Amino acid sequence: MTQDNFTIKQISALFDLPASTLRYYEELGLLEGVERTSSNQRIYHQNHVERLNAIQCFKDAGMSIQELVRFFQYEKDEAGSIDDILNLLQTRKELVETQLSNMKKSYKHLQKKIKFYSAIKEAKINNKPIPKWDDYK
Amino acid sequence: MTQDNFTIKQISALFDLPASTLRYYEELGLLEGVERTSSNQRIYHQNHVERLNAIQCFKDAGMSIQELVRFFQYEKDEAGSIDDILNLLQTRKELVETQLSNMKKSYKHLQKKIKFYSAIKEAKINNKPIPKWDDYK
DNA sequence: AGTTGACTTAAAGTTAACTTGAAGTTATAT
DNA sequence: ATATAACTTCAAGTTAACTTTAAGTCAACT
Repeated sequence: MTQDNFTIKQISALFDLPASTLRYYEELGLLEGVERTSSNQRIYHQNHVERLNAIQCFKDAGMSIQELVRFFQYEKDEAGSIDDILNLLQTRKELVETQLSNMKKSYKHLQKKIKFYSAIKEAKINNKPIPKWDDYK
Repeated sequence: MTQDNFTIKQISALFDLPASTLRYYEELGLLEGVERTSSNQRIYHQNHVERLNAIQCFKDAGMSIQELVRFFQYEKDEAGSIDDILNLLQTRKELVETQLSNMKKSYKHLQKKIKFYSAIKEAKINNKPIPKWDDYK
């Protein structure tokens, strides 16, 4: 029997999110069916952990909170909206593809800049001629 | 002789940024030495184009405007701050590495979700049993 | 029994990154 | 010459995503 109820503090630690954010997500409808103890404190379950993992993932993919709300609503209306879901996912997938390629480009840019400034540093130390950025582009 | 002066409109089109954003960047110090025509309109040069390319790149790498301002200031103070620059770049490089790996993870998540919902769609059309998400995780 | 600390709500506040508006000047088209 | 379009400044407004505050309840320790 794996543990299946968590306090807000545990969830907060687990996802490195302030408790206020968890309440905020709940208020927006991203976390549903959060139960309470007899003294009104929140109890989270495994399904919330999974939901939060999904949220992290989608956020990393650049989804806005609005979009997330929409997505989980679609998922609940198991009914018709599969095309809506697929549409949203497909669009997001394409966005992530461009983001990935942009980010790889900037990663290379960073690497070049680092090499360039390391070379400058070297040159200064050894009193050698200062390199030119144009040679690193 | 390659063209080397651009109106705000041209730059705006080139980078798909509203003119207001270009003025804003200038106000923040991201774009320096923007000259004016006799009638006070901005003239941009090749160096601004390059700067904006760098800005795009760094922004894709997740740098905030504040950080960009700081970076370009360091770059100007050719003097001592090479360690500061390298530090900033190195930190950013590491951040980009985790972002990249997170984003790749979410990309896979998206792909799985798409497969899953495509399968549901298929199943509905052909009146077959509805697949379970657990089989796709 | 009293204090400390973790929780609760609801509302107001914050921050980043723009964006818009108002009011004025200059440039272009008819 | 006159309308309209493109620029200018400066200040105020917007949006997303939280975050903080105030005021209260409840549980746990000493």
